[in-house]
Amino acid sequence: MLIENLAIPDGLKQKYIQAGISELYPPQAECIEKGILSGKNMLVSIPTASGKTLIAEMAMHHTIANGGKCLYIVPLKALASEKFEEFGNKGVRIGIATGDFDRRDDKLGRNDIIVATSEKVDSLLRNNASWIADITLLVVDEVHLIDSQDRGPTLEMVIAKMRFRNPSMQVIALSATIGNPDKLASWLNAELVMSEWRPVDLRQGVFFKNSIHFRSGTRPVKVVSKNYDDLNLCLDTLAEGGQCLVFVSSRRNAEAFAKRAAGAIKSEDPALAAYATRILKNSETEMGKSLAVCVAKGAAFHHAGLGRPERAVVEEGFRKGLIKCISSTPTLAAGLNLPARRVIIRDYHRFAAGEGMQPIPASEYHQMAGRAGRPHLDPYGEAVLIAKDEQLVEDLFEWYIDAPPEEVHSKIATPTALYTHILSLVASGFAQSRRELAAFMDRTFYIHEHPHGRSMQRAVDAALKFLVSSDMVIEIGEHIGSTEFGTLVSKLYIDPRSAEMIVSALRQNEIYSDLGLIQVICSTPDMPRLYVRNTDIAALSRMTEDHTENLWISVPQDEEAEEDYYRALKTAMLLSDWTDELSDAKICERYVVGPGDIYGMVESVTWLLHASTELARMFASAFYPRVREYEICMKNGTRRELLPLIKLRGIGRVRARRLFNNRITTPDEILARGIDEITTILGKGVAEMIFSQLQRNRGTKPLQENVSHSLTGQSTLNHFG
DNA sequence: GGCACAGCATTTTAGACAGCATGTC
DNA sequence: CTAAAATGCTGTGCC
Repeated sequence: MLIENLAIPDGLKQKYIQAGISELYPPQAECIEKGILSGKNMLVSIPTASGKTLIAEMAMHHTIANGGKCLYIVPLKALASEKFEEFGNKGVRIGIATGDFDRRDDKLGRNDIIVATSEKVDSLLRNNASWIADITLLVVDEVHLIDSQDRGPTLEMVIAKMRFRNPSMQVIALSATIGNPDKLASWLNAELVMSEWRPVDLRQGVFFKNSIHFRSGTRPVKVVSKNYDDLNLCLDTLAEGGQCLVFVSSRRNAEAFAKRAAGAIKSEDPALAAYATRILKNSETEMGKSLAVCVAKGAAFHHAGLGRPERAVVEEGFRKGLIKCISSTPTLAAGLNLPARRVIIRDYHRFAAGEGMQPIPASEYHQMAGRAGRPHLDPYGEAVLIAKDEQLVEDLFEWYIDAPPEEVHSKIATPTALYTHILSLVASGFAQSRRELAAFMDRTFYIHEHPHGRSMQRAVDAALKFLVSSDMVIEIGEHIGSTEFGTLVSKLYIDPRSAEMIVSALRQNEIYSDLGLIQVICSTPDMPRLYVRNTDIAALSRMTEDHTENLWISVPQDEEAEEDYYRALKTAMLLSDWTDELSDAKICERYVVGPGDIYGMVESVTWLLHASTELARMFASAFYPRVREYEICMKNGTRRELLPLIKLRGIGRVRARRLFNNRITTPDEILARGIDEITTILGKGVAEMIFSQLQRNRGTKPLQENVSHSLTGQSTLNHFG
């Protein structure tokens, strides 16, 4: 089927033809035949990189040409940016909505396509974004993630909510190949398009005794290193002019492999040296140093410990072909699209808490294997597993390469998943009674899968019970409504259990303590926690003894709860070091983490501190100013004494500290010292910017924060009737 | 005394969404 | 209370 003959806007056609796309891939053609351009709902279940995005894009442009508006849901922020770029420059207006980027509501609504993460869409629904009602086409990328334990329920609820709000809206769901696509399709009332077709041939094999065994034959691999099969496999592709992606089970493994590969590759491109300096300039951590050494020689590792700048360098270097090989934890499997000719799935075991090393599911193998082969650039893609003995060769074929695709099942019917979603349904007006709640849940994939099951009802009841007992939901006769507390929790987008923990801590403690507050926040289900090592225990228990005054939670009697306690405490200590202005490098060293981990922790805790500020406003107004201050300190990584300076634009933790060390503690004192002295401290450009800012603001008195004293815990009915 | 290394014991172990209001070094 | 693999530790053998 030719692009030329399609019922899509001419502008888009031209763009495609300019880009060298003149004919549709077979699965894409099937979508057209089955009516994707005439408003039919559709589930497209095809392999990675076989043209899903293009299908969605055509449908979106078709919709826009007819006066419609599209919402494109993705699972990751990085993917949102990627799609935002991809959809841009084609004559329609694109908006992006994630926790990082967020143009104001009304502005966002002016776009033709809005790309957003599922959680962001849920949040927008909770905050009643007006433009949601205008959406006529919903695209859900990676729908199979409905099966995911932690984030699947949100995706499922968002789809159900969107369809409830906009009943005539078209839904296009894009999925990897799955075992039960018909079930998912019938839930979505959608036509099903499924195919195994790929634009680049994918050869999948198992390495054993110096050769790769494919179903169709064997390919020998030159032995360069005596001890390392993985390295030989990698160098084999490089010798052919390809690039290589190696998936391993831990960060340490990723770093170790990159070092080995770097030693063997030894590229000497000046551009690589420039990348290395870029990394070093950005982080003085051990991790940064070893990454720089690897990158300089043409290899790199990739995991969540890397900060944004490091990631950007690695991704750019690989895309440009300068970095020949990346060893990675699953970060690269699910995230960015960084294809390589050969993908080595070196470790198919991964640690799972409480279960030991577990083989990864076949779906994950396929996701990694799908990264093999760059369309138009590689003649083929290769995905290679490594077997340790002869028997495993056949086993690995059976477990992974020939494994049937896994089925997708709803994970929604557990009370813990439902607390937040039931609250949101009540708080944003989807249901005002138990009957309406049940009627809404009937629209979920779970009920579609289990029409006569009872566990949904039980889970809903359990969730309601919790919400009522914690004063977030009120039941009067037939009616169910959210309290002011409940409405706030729903809009803040935190887990009701977290809200409950924070509120009771704020009310129980007479004396405010930063450390106590973050300790509670770090114990919350919304907060990621550090692992506790054996050697940490001593320092942690000393911490507990030294700070009994300031801590808000004491060591649990229950031995099983002890590990969780220490994990939360260790995380709180890291964050406390952060607000104590310890350098990144010091923190990374002390807690054995990477810069990316610090940013992740800070990001999460800042979000929860913001929620705590709002909760303090409602329930513990005496603490409100302190919590608010601490929120700002956390965001900037500074002590309280720098607060007056940090308010200025262009002043962060480093510059503020520099001023403070020169005995300048407020904006007024900056003015008093005069521009020349500030120039000697911060440099000319910065000093000028600060002074023009201060002169602008002169006369306008800083606004007094408005603290409501009226509410001290009594929950009042808000949404009712 | 000091080093190399085998063999056994101990330790560690992936990722990433959300609020709000605009700019870090 | 799971288990692979890296790391740490001890003891032996050898110069």
